[in-house]
Amino acid sequence: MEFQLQATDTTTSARAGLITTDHGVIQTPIFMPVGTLGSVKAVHLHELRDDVKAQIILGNTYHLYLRPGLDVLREAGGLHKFNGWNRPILTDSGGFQVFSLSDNRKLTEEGAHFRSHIDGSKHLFTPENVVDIERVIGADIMMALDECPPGTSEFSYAKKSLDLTMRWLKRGWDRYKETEGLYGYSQAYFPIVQGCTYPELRRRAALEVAEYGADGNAIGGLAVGEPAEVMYEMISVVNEILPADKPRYLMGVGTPANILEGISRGVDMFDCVMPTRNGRNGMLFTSNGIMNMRNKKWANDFSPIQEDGPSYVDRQYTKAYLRHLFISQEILAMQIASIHNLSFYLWLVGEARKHILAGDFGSWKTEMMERVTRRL
RNA sequence: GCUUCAGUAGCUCAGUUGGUUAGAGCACCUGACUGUUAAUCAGGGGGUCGUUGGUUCAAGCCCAUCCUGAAGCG
Repeated sequence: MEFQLQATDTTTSARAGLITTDHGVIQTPIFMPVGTLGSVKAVHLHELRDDVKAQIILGNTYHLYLRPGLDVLREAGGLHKFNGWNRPILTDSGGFQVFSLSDNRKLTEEGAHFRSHIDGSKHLFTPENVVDIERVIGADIMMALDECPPGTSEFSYAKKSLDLTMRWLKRGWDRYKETEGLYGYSQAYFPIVQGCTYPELRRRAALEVAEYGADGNAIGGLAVGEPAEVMYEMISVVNEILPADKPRYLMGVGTPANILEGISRGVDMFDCVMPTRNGRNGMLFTSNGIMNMRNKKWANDFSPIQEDGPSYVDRQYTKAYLRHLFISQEILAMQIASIHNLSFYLWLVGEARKHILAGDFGSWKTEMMERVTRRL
């Protein structure tokens, strides 16, 4: 994997670049749709490719390991072959699931002991076997196993947690270096900066992470309960240290406004369930603001979802019709909303990229921030 | 005409030996959702308990009356 930095904005820290993988080139800044179980919920491959214009999608180690399991994935020839997506894939390590499924987990030096949410069976994720699993899945970008502590964690716990994540990183990195991909293409391995909301921990983590010289670096443990301003500060602190010639990935973020703020602070990659999950629940993000499509005010609004929107669904379907589909619990409602939201997210980062390259990102971002945070 | 049964939220229905401010599901309205256990979750509005009268400290519940509907018998 290679990263080419093409431009840095003059008034902000925003960057434009190209990530080259064996499954194709990714233009940054980029948003990556989440496909936990190997599918972006409610969106067909051709829609993802031709309408949403996704360049890379996510899969999740935890979920894919439990279902369909490694035997099936190995026999399929990896996730690309299994689900038919022949562009880049990134796999999250399961670190976030260890956090979010906290009822059934136990962390030790060795790794994360947990019970399957499907059948209650016992499992152990170690930094090493997660690399092995991600090799079987065949992601172009593999994430290190980390601990993602709550945003409200005390300093003492945050430090202890970070120390563990850093020791796990060393072990995961060593396994990564002594193994290679199963399917003939290369796989990158991204370390993750933790440290909760404590600048000194974040700085230390960023310095340690930078030492590895990985193909890219991630910022985790944000947007987990802390105020947005605190998240932005942490991003700034970390990005001052992470190498400029490698892509930076802000994990799990976020709203359109979060993404614009992240880009302006030097983040290159984002992922979030919000456009798909909130879309399935009736929320639409547009360049004119946020709409709850179940609201009565759309019942007689026969204007297009978004007249100047980037996707054909924006012009093809009216607000009144989409509301009707949601109220009637028609599957099509979730499909339309998911395609729209993902198209908008990809449009947003694409526009950001254009304006970074054109040199007027700062003023464009100020205007967009006002627009995307409106409630319609 | 007679007998029996039924009538409680927009709909379908709970409602104890009579005892606080009559509930549920669905529907309706609104909100939440950030490396997906989520087509999920939470909140809100909405009632002359068919009518009128009676018994009682107290009636959705007991008694009478009328209205409406269903079934059965003539």
